[in-house]
Amino acid sequence: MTSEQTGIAKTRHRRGTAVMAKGRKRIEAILDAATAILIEDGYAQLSTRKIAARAGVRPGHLQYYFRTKQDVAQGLLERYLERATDAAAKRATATGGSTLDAALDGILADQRDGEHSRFFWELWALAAHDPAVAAAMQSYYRSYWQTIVGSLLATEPALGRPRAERRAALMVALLEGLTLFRSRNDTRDLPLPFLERELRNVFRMLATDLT
Amino acid sequence: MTSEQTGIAKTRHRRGTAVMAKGRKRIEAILDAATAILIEDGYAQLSTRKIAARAGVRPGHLQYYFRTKQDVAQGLLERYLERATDAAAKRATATGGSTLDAALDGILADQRDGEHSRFFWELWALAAHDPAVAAAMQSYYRSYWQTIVGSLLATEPALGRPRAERRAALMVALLEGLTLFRSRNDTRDLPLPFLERELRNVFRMLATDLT
DNA sequence: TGTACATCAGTGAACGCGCGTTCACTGATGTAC
DNA sequence: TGTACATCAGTGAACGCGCGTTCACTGATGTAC
Repeated sequence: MTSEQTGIAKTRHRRGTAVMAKGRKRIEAILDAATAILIEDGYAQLSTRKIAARAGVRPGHLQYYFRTKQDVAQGLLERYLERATDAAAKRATATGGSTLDAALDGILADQRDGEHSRFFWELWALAAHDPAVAAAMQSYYRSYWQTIVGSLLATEPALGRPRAERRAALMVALLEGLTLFRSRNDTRDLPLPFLERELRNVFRMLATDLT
Repeated sequence: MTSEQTGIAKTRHRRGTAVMAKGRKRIEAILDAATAILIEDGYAQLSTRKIAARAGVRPGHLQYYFRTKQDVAQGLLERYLERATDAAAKRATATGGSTLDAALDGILADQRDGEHSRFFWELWALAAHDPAVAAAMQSYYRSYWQTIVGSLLATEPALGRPRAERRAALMVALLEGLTLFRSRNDTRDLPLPFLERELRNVFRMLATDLT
């Protein structure tokens, strides 16, 4: 959420940190609640009243922190994507081996938890109808994609940037597409043995010149 | 839709074809309207009253054909997936060259139109929260996937079924993931030149033994 | 330390609205004889 | 062909509900002097 959209933000500079602590906690609690409902029940079930109840706040009080439902949605979207980007960046740097392998490990772990996938499925659907969500998603994927382009060029400069960009796009598509067949906690689709190994083979090929 | 769910169905056997024609047209019109709203505005905006208005029917009359909103949703889902499966089967058989190449052509054409992708993005999100949708999707993708497994084994028997199944799964994932970066009619993500050629290269590799 | 005041945090009732669905009803069409 | 009846198709009003948001208000906390 951009701070300008909360009632709290307009007076932020006048307040000491002690005062702000409570408000910040409330904001986090509200975004936590909204995120949980979005993941568990989907966007169609997301209502300000449910968010308020789950966050331990009265309906009327929600408007004190977020003027409209859309502000809450934007807030949770920005917070989530920001955290996801940060986590990815941390994974990419804090590793000893190949950055691409390390990134892949992290991404596959994310996919396994399920919540992450559910969140993104909601976003894909929302982005089709809401330009603001579409813009946020586009910038998220652009950064995701460019990170992979960087890794590819670092390990195999012979690829050249145009080809590395295409290969990276296919990698992102492959990973996102795979979420559809993983991590359903009820009926696991495609529990194919060695699928992950096959995926790593494909990635190795995509990271190689081959000419 | 399974016919048992419409008011019309209970008496179907008593009616001649002339009588049924009107009812069937209404049902099609209702499903058309609901599908269009789902694609244009998303599931959260889908309401019985909007469906009725778009189909040229009074709100109360909708219940004559579909008892509940859920019946409409199930009806349009089954109709859409059935048509998609039929179209894919037609493509797979009515071709001269490689079945895999022909299927790929058709799939990429579908992705370009946009509506198809939007519909599926909605379904991915819905399937996460609705077991009935999840089941329909699972059977759809299973058939999609098995068709590709068949093509792979036909052109390269050396792969063996387990490996062909893994390769086919990666192909489906890659294709579905690619929809995320194509066919947004406003801001085209990733308009990479030659991306489609690169994709075909990857498919060729995935269809080869390589050992 | 005490008082006056401003701002922050939170409450509870109320609003108008679109929703999904029901229901009693009317008109149109087909069927039996 | 005409009449009686059954079923199909369609209407319009009404219901109770959850929704997003507003508003006047109260209590809590911080700040200035």
